[in-house]
Formats: sequence, structure tokens, C-alpha cells
Amino acid sequence: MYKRQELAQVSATTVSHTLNGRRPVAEQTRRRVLAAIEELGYRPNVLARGLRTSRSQTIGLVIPDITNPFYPALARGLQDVLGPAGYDQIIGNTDGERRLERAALEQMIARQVDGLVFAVFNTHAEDLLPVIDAGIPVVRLGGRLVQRGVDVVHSDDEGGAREATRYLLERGYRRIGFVCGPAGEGPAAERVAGYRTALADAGGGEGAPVAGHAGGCDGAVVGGAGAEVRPGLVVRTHFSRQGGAEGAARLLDLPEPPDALLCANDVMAIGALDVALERGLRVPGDVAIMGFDDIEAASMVTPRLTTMANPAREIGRAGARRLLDRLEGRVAEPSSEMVIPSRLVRRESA
Amino acid sequence: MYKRQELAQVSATTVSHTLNGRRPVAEQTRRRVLAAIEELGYRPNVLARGLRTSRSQTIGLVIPDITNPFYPALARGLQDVLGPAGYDQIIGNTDGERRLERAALEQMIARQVDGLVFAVFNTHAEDLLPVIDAGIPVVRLGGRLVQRGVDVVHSDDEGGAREATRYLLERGYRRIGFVCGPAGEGPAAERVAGYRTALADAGGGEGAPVAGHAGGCDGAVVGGAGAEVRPGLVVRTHFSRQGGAEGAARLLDLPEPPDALLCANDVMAIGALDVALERGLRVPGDVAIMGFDDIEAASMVTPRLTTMANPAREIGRAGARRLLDRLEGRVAEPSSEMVIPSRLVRRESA
DNA sequence: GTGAAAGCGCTAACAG
DNA sequence: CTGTTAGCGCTTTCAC
Repeated sequence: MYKRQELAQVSATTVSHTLNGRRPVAEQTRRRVLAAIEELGYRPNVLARGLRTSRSQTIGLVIPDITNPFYPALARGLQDVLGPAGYDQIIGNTDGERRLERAALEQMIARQVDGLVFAVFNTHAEDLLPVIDAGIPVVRLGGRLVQRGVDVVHSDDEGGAREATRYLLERGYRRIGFVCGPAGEGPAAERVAGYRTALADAGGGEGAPVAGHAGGCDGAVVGGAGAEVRPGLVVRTHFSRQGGAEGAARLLDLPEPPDALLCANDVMAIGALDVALERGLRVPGDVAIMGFDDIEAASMVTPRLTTMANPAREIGRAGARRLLDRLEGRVAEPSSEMVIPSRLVRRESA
Repeated sequence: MYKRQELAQVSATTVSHTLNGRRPVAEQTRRRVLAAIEELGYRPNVLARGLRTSRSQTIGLVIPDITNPFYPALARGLQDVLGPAGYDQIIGNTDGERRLERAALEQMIARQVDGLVFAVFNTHAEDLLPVIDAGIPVVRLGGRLVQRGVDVVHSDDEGGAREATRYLLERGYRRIGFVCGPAGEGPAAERVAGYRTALADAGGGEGAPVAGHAGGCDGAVVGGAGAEVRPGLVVRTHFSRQGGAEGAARLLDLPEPPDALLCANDVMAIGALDVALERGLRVPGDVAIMGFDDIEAASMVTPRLTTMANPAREIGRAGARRLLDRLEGRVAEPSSEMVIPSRLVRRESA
């Protein structure tokens, strides 16, 4: 097989430089080289290049499950930024198992990834140490953990919950229940906090968990300035349709049931929708329902779901930018935190 | 930095062989090496290995858009099989653009992928040639194109449509409309064919496009053996919710409207659901609705959608197995075709 | 059962 | 502006 040098009459060095532009090449040589490349269908071997430069032009993405629609959007956001910069990604699914997670990280190191994007919730900080020790920049997506050597990008869960609650308050709802996931899992705490803040700002007091003691008037729906806001009504259940249904049922069974339900994600909100309709309640007439995330199905149920969009692709892009900054040595601080705002998506359900 | 040889007092050769097991290593040496590896946190450099062996242990996956929920399932299916065999995947999104598609293929070659999985519909066979010429085994997912050097795995669109149609016939529906996508795009032709076959088998004749001339009785709903089946009623529109709504509307506006609508995918079926409910029709009482794919939202709309599941993950697994066969030299034929059955998912809408 | 040496395809350092 | 040389970390002869 012809070596490219032979056809173009140049050394491999020159080929390298015409391709990478690290040093000037005479226009004529350049053309000869390019022509030969074209003719021979030559493609540089990325592995060899990586071995030599110790940069694989690859970044690793570690997630629980690409099948969960949040993560493809994340991956796409990363690709939006990293792709044009010449990086490919390899994806490791952990299914939430710590063993698989550690295996994935080892694999990423062995693959010589130039950077790592990590988007798994329940992780011990120490599991990331091998990666950090290997000198690989890490960006964590969606966690809140602050750790030396790790940049964090996450959505503004607290602010989003606050905005959602305020939105409901503005529309006149006064007894707003919160159907939350298990404490400690995912962004539960932040969202409850935001919800509470909004209620407190509106004069609703702090509110006890679950069947918070009645604190106000009965149910001013178009309630103007005068109507008193109910204290927080938080119910904890699972992050599933069934969980949402159960949580909603518990709240609606209260002697003074809420006139609006804010759910920790859309799937739960759809469960809440189920029970509301089952009971013959009109949505949003009798009870408003809101979710979080804006999954595909949110716009497909009846009534379509008002929700706070979780900007996965945005988060991916922002994380990728941070990573690029690191890779190109543009960042000094040992770690950073970045918050991406959620966006209110108004539809019929609230 | 300590070289591993030094701590364990062995040559790199021996380390290599203890790790890869290509030749016997004395038990005692073995242990010493493993201990040293553990102690030093040594991880073999996959790039170097790849350069030497010219096998990157990587497979490329080329798809239109990871954000479309069909493809993550595919990717996961691939990973189910390829992961344990030691392969990682890199994903290229083409957004359906031929330019990006070709760039992705070039990129895969440059990355020295050991195999390629290709899941883009509208592709000219010639675009795959560079890959085939590079000696890289290719598995095509979801296409129907038969091409030398390319194995094909796809779902049984024709059989699925036949089964869906038969299911509706069994339940007593007699005037079944088909809301189809644009001719030539995706699996449209096969699904129409399956639908026609089932109708013909049931005595419904061949059926003209769109407003097929009336051919039978008026609307036996629980119609037993006697009721005559209507000839095919096919409407072509877009693969979208809006498209489905328009197609359904056209069919329902017919002088003798169908009593069941089979839609080419779930998103379209949800559009059909929209218009049916809008018109005060009961589903499935007045009109049954079925989709294809079983997307997440299918079980979240009201009534929940009966559909033919498109077994993306299964297809991924089957494709991966084929690819492994090729990689390990277990297949002789120049190309093969494999069909994965669809599965009926019964819910309320039909 | 083990080691020494060569070389995969590339780029960086050092000539010229 | 271009070429020669060396070496990235591994696996594979070939030798013992």
C-alpha cells in the first residue's frame, strides 16, 4: 500500500503539519499533500494521535440510564458544544448501581478521556477521586455537591419551585399542596424550600409537613390581596405516576383540600391528574395541577400540563462550556457552581 | 513515577500476559503483578492497546437524534450486548442531514471503530461504502435496504400492521381507517401493506386510497362473522400530532366515517385522539384508535393508547449480536436480514 | 515460564 | 519551509 509521503513526496511531519496547521507549510506542498490525501483516501488515525499527544479527544458521560428522556437531552447539549470542538463522547450507564458507576469511571480513565461529565445523583464524593487524581477535569451535572476539582452545573430547583408557587398564587390559588418525592432523593429538598419561601413571602407561614394545621380562610379562588394563603401542605411519596396519584389522593382527602397541586415532576403530576379526573374534579377549575420537567407527555395529556421546564439541553451546553474552559486551561478556581434557571411552560392545567 | 515492572520485578510482557491471559503465567508471578497493579493503581491505556492491535474496542452508532426516544432505547440495547463484550460506543447525531451523516461516518473511520451500527432512514447505499471499504462491519437498523457487506435488522412493520388490523377486526371494528405518513418515508409502505393484507384476508377487498368507495354494510360494531369489512381507507399526512389530527379529521369527515383509526405512530394517534374527543366522540366507543411504537406518552393520555410496541431495545440487542458475530468471525454470508416482531400493547383506546 | 526488541501511526524536538 | 529522530504504551514475535 502506498504511503502518503510517497505520492506527495513529503515527510510524515509535513503531512501532520498541513493537517494540524501547527507550523507553516508552503502553499504548493500543501496542495500536493491534500491531493495525495484525497487520492488515497487517507484518514489520520485518531488512536495513534491520542497516544502521542495523550489527548483522546473524547469525553466521558456517566449517567444512570440513557433511556430516561432527561439524559439524551443532556447528551445532546454536550454534543452541541463539544462536537464542534472536536470531541466525541462515550456514555456509561450505571442504572443507579454504585458498582456499575465505579466500573464506568474506571473504564473512562482507561479510555483516556480528556474530561468527564458526571450526572448521577446519589454518589459519594470519594467515588470521583480516582478520576480527579488521574488529572481529568470533572463537571458534575444536576448534583449540588461542592467538591474540590469538580465544577457543578444544575438547574435552579429552588428558584423554579418558588416561581411555580408564585405563579399559582398570582392566579388566585390559595391552598397549594406539594406532592414531593422521598426526602433526600434528587432535588426534593430544594424544591420544597422554594415552595415554602414563596408561600412565606405571600404570608402563608411556615407550614407543617403533611396535614399542616389549617391557617387561613376557606378557599378564595380568585382571591385578591385579601385572601389568606394556606401554610405549606407537603406530602412525600414516590417519583412515579402511582406515587403522584397517592400523594394527590392524600391531599385531596384532607378536610380542607388544596385548590392547587404542585408536583415534584411531570410523571407524578400525571398521576395527580388521574385521581383528580377520576373524582370528577375539573382541572384547573376545581384543582390546578403543575409539574416539573416538561417531559414529552406533558403536552399530550388532557388537559395539557403546565410545568416548569427542566432545561436539560441547556444544562448540557453549560456543562460542556465549563469543561472546555478547563480543557483549554481558561479556568483558575478549583471548583465552580453554575445555576441554570427553569422556565415556566403555561398550558391548560393551571 | 514507578513503572509497574519495577515494583513487581517483571517485564511489561508478563504484565500484559497476566492481564490478557494469552499465555500462561506462574501463579506466584501473577499474584505479584496483580498486587503491584493494585498498589500503583495501574490501568492499561486503551489507546495504546488499540494502536498496537488495531482494534479500538469501540463501535460507532449513527442516528438522527438521540433526543428522539426511539434511539436511546436502541443505544441501550446495543450496550446490553456490546458492553459485556468490552466495547464502548460513540454516538453520532446526523439530524437527518446528509452532510452531517457523511461527516459522522468519516469520524467513525478515523476513530478506528471496530464496527458500525447505522440507524438512519433515508440514506443512499453509497454513503456507507467508505466504511465498508475500510473493512468495518456494518449493521443497519430499521432500514430495509439490502446491500452487500451490510447486515440489516428491523422491526416487522408489515406483520405488526397486519396484527394491529386483525386485532381491530376481532374486536368487531369493520371500517378501519389508516392514518399514514408520507409515502416513502420510514416504514410507511410496509405498514400500509400489512394493513391491506389483513383487510383482504377478512374479505375487505383491496381498497382505493383516501376516500375508498363504499363497499359494505354500515357499521356493525360487535359485528360477528356476518358483517362485511370495508375496503382500505388510507390517508397520508405528516408524522406529527398535528398531522395525525388532520388525517383523522379527513377520515371522520367522510360520509361513512371509520369506526376505528390505525395510526402510523403514537404521536399521530394522540393527534387523532385530540380530534375525536374534540368532536365529542367516545373512544373507543364511537371510534377506536391505535398507534405504533408505544412511546412513554402512550400510557399517559386518556384513554390510554393501545399500540404496537416497536421493540427498539430488542432491535438494538439483535443488531449488536450480529455485529459481534461479524467481529468474531462467526458469520459467513455477505449480508443478512433479521426481523424483530412487534408486540401488541392493549390499553383502553381500542 | 519469562524477557528483549521491534513497531503500530502519530507529533514534538531538534536540526538544517 | 522541511526532514530526521525519538518515543507515547502497548502487544507480539523470537529467543532462552
